[in-house]
Amino acid sequence: MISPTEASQLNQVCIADKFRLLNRIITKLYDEALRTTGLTISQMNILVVAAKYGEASPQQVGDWLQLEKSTLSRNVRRLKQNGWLTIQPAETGRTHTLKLTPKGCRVLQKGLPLWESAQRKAQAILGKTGVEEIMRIAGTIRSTEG
Amino acid sequence: MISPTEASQLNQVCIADKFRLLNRIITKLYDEALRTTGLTISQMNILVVAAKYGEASPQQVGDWLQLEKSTLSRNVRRLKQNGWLTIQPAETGRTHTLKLTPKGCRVLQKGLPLWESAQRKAQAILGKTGVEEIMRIAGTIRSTEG
DNA sequence: GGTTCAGAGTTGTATATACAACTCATATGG
DNA sequence: CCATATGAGTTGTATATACAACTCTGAACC
Repeated sequence: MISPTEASQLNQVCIADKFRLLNRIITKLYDEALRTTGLTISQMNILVVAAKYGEASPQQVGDWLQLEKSTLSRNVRRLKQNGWLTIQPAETGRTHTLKLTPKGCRVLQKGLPLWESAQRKAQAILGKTGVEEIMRIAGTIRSTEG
Repeated sequence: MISPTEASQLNQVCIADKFRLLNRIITKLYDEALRTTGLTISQMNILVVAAKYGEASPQQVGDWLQLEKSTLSRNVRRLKQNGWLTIQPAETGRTHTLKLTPKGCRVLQKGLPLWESAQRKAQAILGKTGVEEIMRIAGTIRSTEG
């Protein structure tokens, strides 16, 4: 049997529980800030990665974000429907090419100050050491592959 | 215009991007470990919170997990469909009562060692300081309300 | 050069999540 | 007591996510 006490202890130490809690809170922070643009933070991140690469394949973006290819496929579809990026079969090979449109660039610019305000709030929640740890841990993930 | 360099810098410092990346990785870790039980880590956390309270209202559970009430409503529906908990109108008031079933208790017990193995892997990814920071930050969230 | 194989992307299906609108029982106020 | 207002939970709709199965094109091999 699992007693209330045991359950409480389990709940106290579960890393996934804490991470998912904070993820909900932080995601909502950014999504609320961006609402007037029609962007979500998930979509903004994809657009920013696309802008970073200039011309990116879905695979490159998916590798960087560690997003399952089917997830990315549908996220890209929505971005395309909004006219924020284009997807074309690449000149060569089996891959495709994502490119930010001017409209996508404009929505990113509109989102920037709103992102900044959410980022400040997130920093306030996590604290200096919290932000440092998150950056450090994410760095270990992204340096061991991409 | 947003240049590739600017986009890269934005991507480097975005807290939501890092948090969501790590959330995907950690959630997958636990979900994979639990797969043979039919539980997800999200579902396990709800069952554990229900077990902690003994008899909980959806509102209590939602407050603790900071889950939107409609989200919790549907998660509870799935848990109920699996026979892991019951939901009944409370004796008094407008609220309802969630209660773990024996079957729910058994699935939790089956999940425990699998959870432990995922928890160890998560600790390895986050490191000692990472785990401490996540626990500290989550503590500030949950102490300022519930 | 034709056959086979691999792999990039899509589609089917399911869970997790949130916002908005709704229901309807119960508090509350007169 | 009745009318009204509140609020707990549900339903409608949309995005985000993943796994499995599929497609179909280009690469690899003989």
